[in-house]
Formats: sequence, C-alpha cells, structure tokens
Amino acid sequence: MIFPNGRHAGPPRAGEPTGIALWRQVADGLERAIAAGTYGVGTKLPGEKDIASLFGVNRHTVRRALAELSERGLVRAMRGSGTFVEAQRIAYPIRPRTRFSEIIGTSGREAGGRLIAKATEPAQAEIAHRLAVRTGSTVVRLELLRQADRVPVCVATTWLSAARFPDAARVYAAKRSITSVLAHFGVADYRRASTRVIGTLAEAGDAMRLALAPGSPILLVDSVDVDLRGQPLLVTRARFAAERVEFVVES
Amino acid sequence: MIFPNGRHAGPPRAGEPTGIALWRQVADGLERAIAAGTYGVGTKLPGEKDIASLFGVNRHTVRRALAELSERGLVRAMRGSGTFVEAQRIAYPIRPRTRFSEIIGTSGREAGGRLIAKATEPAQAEIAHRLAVRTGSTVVRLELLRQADRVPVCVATTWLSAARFPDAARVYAAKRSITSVLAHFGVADYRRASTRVIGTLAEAGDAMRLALAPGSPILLVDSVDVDLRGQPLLVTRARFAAERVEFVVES
DNA sequence: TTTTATTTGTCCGTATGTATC
DNA sequence: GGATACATACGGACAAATAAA
Repeated sequence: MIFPNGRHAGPPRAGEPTGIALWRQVADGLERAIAAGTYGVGTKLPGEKDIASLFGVNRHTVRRALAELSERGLVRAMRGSGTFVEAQRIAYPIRPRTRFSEIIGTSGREAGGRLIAKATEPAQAEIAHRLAVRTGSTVVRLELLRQADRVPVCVATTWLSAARFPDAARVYAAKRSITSVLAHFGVADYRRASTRVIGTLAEAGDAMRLALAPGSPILLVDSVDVDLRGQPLLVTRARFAAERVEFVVES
Repeated sequence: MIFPNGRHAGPPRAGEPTGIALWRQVADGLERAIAAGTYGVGTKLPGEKDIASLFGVNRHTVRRALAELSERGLVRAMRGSGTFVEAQRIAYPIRPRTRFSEIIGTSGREAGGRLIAKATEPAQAEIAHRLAVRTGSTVVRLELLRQADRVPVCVATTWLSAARFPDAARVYAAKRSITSVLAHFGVADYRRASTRVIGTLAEAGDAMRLALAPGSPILLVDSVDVDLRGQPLLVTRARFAAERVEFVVES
C-alpha cells in the first residue's frame, strides 16, 4: 500500500539507495552530530521516536543505530530515562615512556592527583619479586587517586624500595609527582618495562573513590618501571575507570 | 587477660611474630596451596570457618585473606555456595606478531574457531579509514568465535578489502585461520600496527556467545594488521571475555 | 514445593599495637 | 605525654543466597 506522502511501508529511502544499511546511515549521522557538538557530553539525545522522524525511518532502525553507538561506548541508554552522550575516553598510550601527567596533559586536560594513603611495610612475595628485592624487606606503598580535569581516572597503588627511596611518601606529598620523587633521589629517567591489563568489576572502595556506580567495569593495570640499566624502581597496580580511558599500543 | 591456651585477645601469633600481618600469611598460604594444586581450578575451597580452624585464626581474618585473593582474581566467592578457585587468565601478549592461534598454542591450549557470520558490504567510514580504502568500497566482514580448549575466548569481527581478498569468507571456511587466508592471497607475513583496548560490559548477544553471565566485563580490542610495507590488511574489533585473558605489553 | 542446613555477607562490639599530630 | 586515627585481630549475631533433603 502506498501512503499519502508517496512512501510505502516496505524498505526505506534515506535520500537515495546508497547500498549502505539505513541503520548505519543513522548511526553515522548521530555520530557526526555528536562529534560536531550538536549533542554535548552528558546531554540527552532526542527520544527514539523523535530521531526516527528526524531521519524519516522507523524507530527500530534508530534502535539498531543506537545499539551500534552504545556498543562503541559513544552513548549510554538508560531505560525510562533516555539515551545520553558519553564522555570521550582518554587515549592512554602504553609505551616505554608512560607518564600519567604527560599523557593527560597532551590530551588537553589538567592532570591532578591526591595521596590517599601511604605506608611502610614488609614486601609481600609477589611485589618483592617484581621489585627485585628480598621478600619481607621494607617497601614504601603509596595509594594515589589520579584525576584529569578533576574527574577521577584511576586509583593506583605504587610500591618502591624503602632502602633506595626512604621517605618517598613525604617527598611525594611535597612534589605531587612520581617522576619528581624519583628525580629527588637521583633517578634522571626511567621507562615502562612491562604492563599487564585485565578487565574486571570495581570493588566497593575503588568504585566510590572513582565515583563509579557499583558493578562498573574497571581496567586493572599491573606495571613495572625500571631505570635505564633495567633495575626495577616502581611496581604499580592501578585501577582505571574503564569508561574514562582507552589504552593504545602502537607497534 | 590470658586465655587457657596462652593467647590473649590482642595481637597475633600464627607460629611466631613475623611482623607480617596474619591475614597476609593466610592469603599466602592459600595461594601456595592453590599453586601447588591442592585446590584445583574450579574446585571449592574449604568453608571460611574450616580455613579459620586450619590456620588457627578467626573467621574474619580468613575473610580478609580471601578478599585479597578475590581482588587479585584467584578465587571467587559466591554467597550460599562457597569460594571457588578461578581459572588462570590466558596471557595474551600484544606485540608486532600477534596471532590468536599462536598465542593460545604457546600457552599450552588448543586453539579453535568458528565462523558465525560472513558478509560482503560497503565499507563504513571508520572501517574504511582504518583499512585505507575508500568509504563505500566493498569489504568482506567475518564474524568469528575463537576458543581455547573449547572455551570461548573472544568474538571478533574482521574486515578485509574485497578487492584484494575476494572470497575471503569461503577461503576462511576451508582453512579456518586468518593467517592461512592471507597466505592464500600471497601475503607471506603481516604484523600488528595498532591496538586499542577499552573495558566495558558485554552486550546480550556477545555474552551468550561467550557463555558469560549478563553484566560480565569484556575487553573490546580494536586492531589493525598491516603487511610488511605498512599497507593495512585487516581491521578487527574483538570482544574478549575479560575473565579469561590478560593482555601483556612488554617494552 | 517446602523445609532445613550450609555458606558467604554484613553488621555489632571489644581490644591492642602503631603511627601521627 | 596526650589525643587521635587507623590497621589488625577476635567474638558474636543475623541476613541472604544457595543447595540438599
């Protein structure tokens, strides 16, 4: 049956038959609109039926398009509430020179950090092994909350040898940068030796500090930084809010 | 006050005062037992009160130890049921030579794969850009379910240029390996150019295919593989079951 | 289907040693 | 020294989920 406007109920138009699936065209259109700033971060997209009439397609087509964008993390649909534009993830390159402040800074954001705990303790077997010190020897543990533009990005637990870096906690409190702490103890440069990434769900404490809903996914990153002779300096276990970062490895 | 057994309510013993927290000693003990195979993968640990009497400590101390192991992913506690030993994550190195079958094989597992969908379609803008072809030009899309020891590890969507690799789907169905498909078209070798990892929650379809509970975290990996001259060959979007892999980057 | 026992999760409390200000 | 906060350790009680009878 032909409708008054000349269209029939069957397959769609969307301008011309380009050979590209309609829902893809809708998804691309929405993506461009988001990229162009028509819909800002955190704002609500128009309702599905509004988008449908905007593009002249069926609501199911819009749903398929939104599902695509949702899977790619661009938007998040909340039942009964609407579909919202997600914040863009911070691109976090993993390479020999991996410094939180530098990475956040080059992404055009302001890096921040807060020391939420510090301790001097005997090294547990696994930490000691990765730090290349004897099990039970004294290490300094720093618990940091790191932020980009005041938004918490990760909670990181860092261990250093207390013999090589005595008072590291106090120095960090003053300098507010791991790199500065190492420099203070005469380490001019260092590099990332290994990085291990696993995905899991946030613990209650981390979720709270990262301002995440319970059950939110996190990226748990275990890393070892070494000096230029290959001697381990730092062992870190960081919990990143998964929705706020993307790790990038270039070969 | 001193109890009949000579202990008082205050600080602990656990053999001797080693200076290491009791709960840590319990955690280490359990970890060693798991590593030694006393408790195999998937089996249930003794109940908390049993472990407590085994180590001669309070149940709360055991709970603190189990929380540590749980946070590290070694065990998973299920209320009303017990605490179970988790399967070790497959170490998945990300480097220039990144081949699924090779990685699974060297981990001592048997790699498997199943083609769950194939299509020939015009390239979407983003895919085209990464594949260095014109938007709208024809590409082959392969949807693969990849397994290690019959356990699903990831669902991967791979795009190839249809001009360069015509009939890629049919060839894959016969060879059952991406590397073989490329070899069939004269590509002797290729390497991983870039890898992007984000963490999110599984979509319903992926969760089902990966045999994951709804709401399980996944690692979404976007990658580009290029030939030795740097020409893009494959663009892949893979969804890994987060609980089954750990990505490793060595510098 | 209902009941019962088991097991983990979450509170309450008490007490002690240590680090910090 | 004193005051305070915190981590550790223990004891008990009950809730909630699960599994078996």
